[in-house]
Amino acid sequence: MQTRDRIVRSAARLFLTRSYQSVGIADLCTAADVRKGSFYHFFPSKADLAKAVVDLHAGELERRLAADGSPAERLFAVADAVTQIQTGFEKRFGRVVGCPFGNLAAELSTTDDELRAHVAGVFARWEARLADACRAAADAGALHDGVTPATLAHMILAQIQGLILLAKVSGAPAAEITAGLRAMITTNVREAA
Amino acid sequence: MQTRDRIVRSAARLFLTRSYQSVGIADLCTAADVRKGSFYHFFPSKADLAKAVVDLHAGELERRLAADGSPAERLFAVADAVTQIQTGFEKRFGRVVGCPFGNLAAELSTTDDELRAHVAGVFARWEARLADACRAAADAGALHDGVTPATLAHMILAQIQGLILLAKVSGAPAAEITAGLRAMITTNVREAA
DNA sequence: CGCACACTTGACTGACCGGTCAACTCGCCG
DNA sequence: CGGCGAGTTGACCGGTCAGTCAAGTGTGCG
Repeated sequence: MQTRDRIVRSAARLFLTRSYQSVGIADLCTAADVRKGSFYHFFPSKADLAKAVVDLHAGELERRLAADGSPAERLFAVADAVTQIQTGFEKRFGRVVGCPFGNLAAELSTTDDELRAHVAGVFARWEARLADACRAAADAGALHDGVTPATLAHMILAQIQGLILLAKVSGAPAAEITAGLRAMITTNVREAA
Repeated sequence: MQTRDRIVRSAARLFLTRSYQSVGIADLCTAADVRKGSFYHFFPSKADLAKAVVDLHAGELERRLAADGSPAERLFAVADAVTQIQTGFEKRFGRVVGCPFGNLAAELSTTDDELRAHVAGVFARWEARLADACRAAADAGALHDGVTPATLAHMILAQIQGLILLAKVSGAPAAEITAGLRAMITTNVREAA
């Protein structure tokens, strides 16, 4: 069962450093040291591999999103998780390569509806988790008036995606993502963590 | 000179409804009713066409970003411009198809450095223009403390990109972009427009 | 008239695409 | 021992990809 794992991990790397469409099955197989027939023994299609890659990243994110501390701290913990993941990518690949979900969402949501829905599901769960923290913060009176927890969660997720995209296209360091994200949360939460 | 224009406009439509990589030169030529040889008479490569498409959208955005009114109004005018463009796309294509710049940035900035730089330039000019409005708002005392005009401009641009991406992947209506963007600006500016 | 040149045409190239397949290896289980 | 099935292999498929090219067409200008 390690072959399948090798394929998924190689694919995750290649999809990040290049893109889904620019990487062929042959590239994938070379990178994972696997022959084409073996690839298709584990995955019915390239799109199914992409789903597996999404699930891999989703698991990784889930693991880093362990929630504890005060409501405000829980919000900043999300920023920290994103920071860790993005600086990790920056170290491995030498530059900001984008969000694993956002990249695939932007590239494929118009051409592959199944994959679009799959990524949308990951985003929905992420946003729901954020909304929980926002609701807790609101109950603790840590939020300014006029913004509901649900819209704040949506705004934070959008900010994460936007900051990562801008850093990726401009070649900015991952630290810029961290700074922008913390600034954004700070303006919406009363106490700093 | 109308042939070239027809190619660029058809390409703009196809790149939005599908994606850059999923559209072949043959598709482009069919859509523009042009033969392949003619295409290569006007564009040395597919990537050069993409640059022309970016410039077309950039001109369109520039035109809708005409600045007047109070500093706070100028910020909300950016939100309105984005709204108009995105709802226009939604009417034409039946769904949110993403930001013309963000889509290409996400898809190609890892594989085509020239195109990446081209799109980054558009973003930089857009952000500079936003920063102008933010600085004017700061001078008028309309901004809360603790956030510099430059970082606010960056945050707004990131919010635009993130909201559009999330709407695109989740199949949400363009109105959600408008709402989120206005909410974000409202929390950072004292007076509403 | 005749040339020059912007533009058009459609056939063509070679590489690469995602995906298929029959044959093979090998360890486990009856 | 027999054989079954998970996993592997490399040759192979039709189609599509971006890009090329030689031969046109039509228009304006000297």
